[in-house]
Formats: sequence, C-alpha cells, structure tokens
Amino acid sequence: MDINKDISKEDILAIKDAIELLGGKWKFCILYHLNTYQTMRFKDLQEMSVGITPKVLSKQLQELEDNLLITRTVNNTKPVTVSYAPTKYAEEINPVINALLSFGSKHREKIKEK
Amino acid sequence: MDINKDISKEDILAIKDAIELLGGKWKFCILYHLNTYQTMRFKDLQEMSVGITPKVLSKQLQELEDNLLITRTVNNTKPVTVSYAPTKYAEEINPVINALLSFGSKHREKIKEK
DNA sequence: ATAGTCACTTTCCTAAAGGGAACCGATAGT
DNA sequence: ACTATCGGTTCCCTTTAGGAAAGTGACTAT
Repeated sequence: MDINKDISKEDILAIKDAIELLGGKWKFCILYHLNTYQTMRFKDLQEMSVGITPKVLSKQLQELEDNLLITRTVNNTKPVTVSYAPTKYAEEINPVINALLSFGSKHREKIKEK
Repeated sequence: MDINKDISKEDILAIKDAIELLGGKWKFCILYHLNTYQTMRFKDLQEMSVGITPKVLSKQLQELEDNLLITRTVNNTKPVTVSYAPTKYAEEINPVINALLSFGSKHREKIKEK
C-alpha cells in the first residue's frame, strides 16, 4: 500500500513537472508547428502563432530550448535569420500533443451541444 | 493546400481549447486522483492535492463540473459530505493524462542528467 | 540619406491565477 | 457551553503570464 502511495506521488510530480513546462497559452502550438514543418524561422513562427508578440514568442522559445526540446540556429543570411527545429527528444512530446488534440476536438463538439 | 491549412487551424483551436481548460496547476492532478479512486470527498481531494487551498480546489472542481468532466453529489451524512466522481466522458481525458505522465517521468530523468 | 527586413529587447501595463487566513452554517459529540 | 467536522466562502494580497508599443543593431536596397 505504501508502495502504491509512493508510485502515485511520483506520478503527481511527473504530471506537475510536465504541465509546468508545457502549460501556458503557446507552447503546444509552437511545438505543433515545429513538428509539422520541422524547421521554421522566428518570423514564420510569429505568423503561424496568430496573436503572439515577439517578446512572448522569444520567451517560449528560450524555455523550450532550455528544456532540450528545440534547437536554435543562427543562419548566415542577410539580414540574419534564425532557425528553430525540434530535437529528436521532442518526439516524446508527440503523444501528448496528439492526445490533447484529440480530446480538444471532441470537447469542442461536446460543448457545442449544450 | 488550403484544405490542409484549414485542418491545421482547427487543430490549433482544439489544442488551445484543451489547454485552456486543463492548464493550470491543479486540474490534471485532480483528474488523476479521481481517475484512481473513482469517488472522493472534498476533504480527500484537499489532502491528496498537497498545498491546495479550499478556495482554489473549489474553483477547479466547479470548472471541471461545468465542462462535464466530473459530477458533484451532496451526501445525506452528518456533517454533510460531498462526493466528486469522474463522468463517463472524463475517460476521454485518460490518454492525455497518461501521455503527460509518461513524458513527465522521462523528462524528470532527462533534466537530472544535466 | 532613407526606408525596410529580421530577430529580437525594453518598458509599461493589465488581468488572471493562486496563496493565507479567517470566517460561516449546519450538525454532532462531551 | 464548548469544541470539532465538513464544505465551502470571503477578503486581501502577491506573483506570474501575457499584451501593446516602441526601440535596437546589423544589414540591404534604392
């Protein structure tokens, strides 16, 4: 019984960590876009993520990079462009994105019924 | 091409809706506990969700009920107790919880490495 | 010289989330 | 009369997320 309690405590910590990292208004959308296009510039991401401001986008990208989910590459172009791409490790996020997407679609229908 | 763009816009809306509903510090933990025990009283939930205050717990539960994910039942006991239980529909959340839990566990390991 | 592009940063602000502590009403036990 | 339990609510406060708008620096094109 105590064993099970410990396991569920670990589970709670894992869930809390995950949602602390991925929660918020933009992270999943950014990862979804990067997942789709594989590599995008700052401006691309800004245009795809309708409504985001450069300040906020910049912060989200930094946090994702800090957590090893994306890479940032400065290109030798003029004017400078910067490419963002998901890491191999970011594939671990895909099940979460897909589950969230699936639930979100169903839920939009469900709430429409009311 | 335009078709694909429309599909991805719908996807983004679905993801945004889902994270708007389930984001925040406590919702997934509450759903995880209810998923495990099936029916819990207010006080049980308060004790399991370490650190939560009654005000915040109350708000989370109301939002989950509004979204048809849990039911609230007042019991005929003394003093009054209130039971919360996941709805059948709440099963749709399980894949999200599991994916988040799985990623969270892996990520805790990953970050420990650094 | 001027205007434009890109990837930001800076400053200022507001709204929302969340926490602390106390309180409440109904009821029960001693 | 006093204390406790349960499921909250109320009030106040701090922290954080996020948005608006402007600016910056390196470079290019006209």
